[in-house]
Amino acid sequence: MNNESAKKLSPYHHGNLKEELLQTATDMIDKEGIDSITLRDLTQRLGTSRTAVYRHFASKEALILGVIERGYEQLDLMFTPIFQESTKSVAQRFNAMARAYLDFAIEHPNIYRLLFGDKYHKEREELCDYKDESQATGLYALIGLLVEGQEEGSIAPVNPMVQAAMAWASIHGLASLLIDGHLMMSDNIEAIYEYSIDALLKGLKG
Amino acid sequence: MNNESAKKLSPYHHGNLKEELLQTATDMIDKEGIDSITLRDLTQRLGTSRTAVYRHFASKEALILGVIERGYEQLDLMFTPIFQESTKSVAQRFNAMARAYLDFAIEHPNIYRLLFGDKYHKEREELCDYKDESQATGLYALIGLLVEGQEEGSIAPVNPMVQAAMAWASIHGLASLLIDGHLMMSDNIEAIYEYSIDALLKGLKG
DNA sequence: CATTAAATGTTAACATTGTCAACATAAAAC
DNA sequence: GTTTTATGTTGACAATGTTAACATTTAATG
Repeated sequence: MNNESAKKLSPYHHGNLKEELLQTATDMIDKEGIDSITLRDLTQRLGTSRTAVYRHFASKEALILGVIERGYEQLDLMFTPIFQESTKSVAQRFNAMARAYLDFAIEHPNIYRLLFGDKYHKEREELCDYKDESQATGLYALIGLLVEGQEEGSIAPVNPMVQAAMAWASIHGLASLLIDGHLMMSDNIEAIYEYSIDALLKGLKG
Repeated sequence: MNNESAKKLSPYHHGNLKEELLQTATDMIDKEGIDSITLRDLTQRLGTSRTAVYRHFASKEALILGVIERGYEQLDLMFTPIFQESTKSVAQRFNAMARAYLDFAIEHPNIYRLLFGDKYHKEREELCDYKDESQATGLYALIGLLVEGQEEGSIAPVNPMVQAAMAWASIHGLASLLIDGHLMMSDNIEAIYEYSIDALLKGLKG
């Protein structure tokens, strides 16, 4: 049952090192932050030598880019079902998406900063690259949601990429200020959030 | 005329080291980013030994906190006159403030990240600490502007701190996504900005 | 099966960097 | 003029990412 106990007594070959490097690195970054992780610490926890990393990743940066990729996947996995709940209104789904996004940032600030900060950049499609919004995943599905809103008249007929960028920026700004400690009004976070969503929807409505 | 030429041929005492450390560090961070600056590089440019820093700052972090303090002052200096232009409408001043804020972020992305990122924290008053909004400076003056708007009826009568937080987050999010390379739609930046301001003002109006 | 090649892991060593301790020199105080 | 304080220097150290050279296990090949 337990992966740990199944491990042999440190055989020469680890067996699953790449996967465990990614997993443990993710955990460490999540808990301690991107600047605290060291390859020596990481490999020590996995019982390998410090340079074993280099058999699976070209550099520390490459490993971290792998962690980022995982992070995006996790985020996308969280978003996609929300957008597909077509029984709910556009506004409700928009709200649910924003909430989930903010919750992720608050629960995993270090991962969030890694994904949306400037230090490491994992190339991925940009908002403007979208083509078929019906099958878009993650953040790109936001565009599809806005298009749907435009069709039913609850969202103003404006370039949906511009709208998506604005909405994303708005929630991203809130998330960033919060997790980076620039908004201290702990008691008012909920009020700020609700006011933001409200203002956003008003603004998007036109 | 030229400070550089006025310097003696490396006398034992530098004369103005603390000031020049702050200035040069600011320049270096502005150009190369916070992670590129090293004390050795910094001191070498000033012609002193690597450890001279420690006669003026307790640590590298302390020096950087000094740079941050300068940054805030620079930003405040930029904002205060905008808010005091009482001939212009609240909306116009709000717009001017947002534009100046964004321009600063775009022109000095590395400084901006230093001020509003998570890595270093210079304690300063929070939005919620404001008391007399009429004499607030910098970002805090935003609250005063919103109060003024509420009094004349152009801004909805809602807790102005909540409104300020939302507005700040909105523009901060846009600035962050832009300078961190997560919004690539270079041609649409202006459109996104104008749409954001528009939606923000609509949202604030109520 | 035997041999070779590829994959994976280890140890030793290096350059970079922030920092401290000990010492040197200039300026200020008395 | 002597002492104290402020300021600057050199040498050393620990932490860290990385490379080179070597070891071992697994896979491929005949």
